[in-house]
Amino acid sequence: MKFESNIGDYLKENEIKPSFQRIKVFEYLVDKMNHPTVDMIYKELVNDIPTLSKTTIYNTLKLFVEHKIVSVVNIEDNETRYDADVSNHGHFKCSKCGKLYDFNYENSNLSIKNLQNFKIEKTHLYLNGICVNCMD
Amino acid sequence: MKFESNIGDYLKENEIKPSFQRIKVFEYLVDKMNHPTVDMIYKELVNDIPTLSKTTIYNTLKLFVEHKIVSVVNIEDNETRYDADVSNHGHFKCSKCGKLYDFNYENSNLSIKNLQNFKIEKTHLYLNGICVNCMD
DNA sequence: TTTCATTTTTGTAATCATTACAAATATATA
DNA sequence: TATATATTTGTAATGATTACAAAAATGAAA
Repeated sequence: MKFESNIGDYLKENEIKPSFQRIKVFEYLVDKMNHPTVDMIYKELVNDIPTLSKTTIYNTLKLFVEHKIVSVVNIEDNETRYDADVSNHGHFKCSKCGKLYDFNYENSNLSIKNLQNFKIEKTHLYLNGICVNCMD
Repeated sequence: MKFESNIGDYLKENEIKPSFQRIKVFEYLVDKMNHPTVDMIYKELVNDIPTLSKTTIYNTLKLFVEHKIVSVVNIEDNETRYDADVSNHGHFKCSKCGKLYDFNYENSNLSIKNLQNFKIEKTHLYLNGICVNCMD
């Protein structure tokens, strides 16, 4: 956990003023590593910050995404999830237990056929199936 | 367009009773090839079928997806899109013109590192960027 | 064809995630 | 301290989707 000691500084480096709420939200993402929904973050943090508003979570995550220190995970239709790991990696969702797994893959091996001269800025690779723990 | 002449038969082959509405929805998907939203389909078809309900579009698409003759495209957070092409292919969305492009890629050489013994059932590859027509 | 059961469609209301917006609070600066 | 700016909060609005029950269509049996 490279951020653990100084999330405030990390936010500053990325031109985000480190308010108490912002630090808490980022801390949650880094500590849990669970690709949470807005609701999961809110339910947890409202224990620490009784006046917390869900709008703040939305605002904060929007800001983090704009500053590219958080990425959006849209593996399911209905729920947007968030990830403090912005390096190139994919997501696997187990249809039995519902758990989300990270995995690494080589972008260069995708060998995309028919997008000559397109400028690719973002890549999202989502897999669904059965995870090793749910296999009988 | 391999379905053009007999969408009814194609639905039957896939154990779906070919009602008028179902045929029209599938016809739309095949003819347009535009990865439409529910709203796009509804707005077009309500011209032919004045009594059409948006719930019918939702029901019909859900049925098509369950019977695997239509796939879901979730490249944008807010809008679910649908595709009558269920073969393995990816989707590119241009952030300038908003157009969706299909592309082919090789699933086999993804060389995924850390999902040993996972059963992969679905793959979604989404790219964002600038399409060739929007490049200056 | 008529009757009855089943399937499909329709319309309305409910749900749920997200956004808009303005007031309240906190922070930074002069 | 006074003032401007940024952030947070709470409520209301939006918009996609789902739930649900009534209406309509379809199919089978008599």
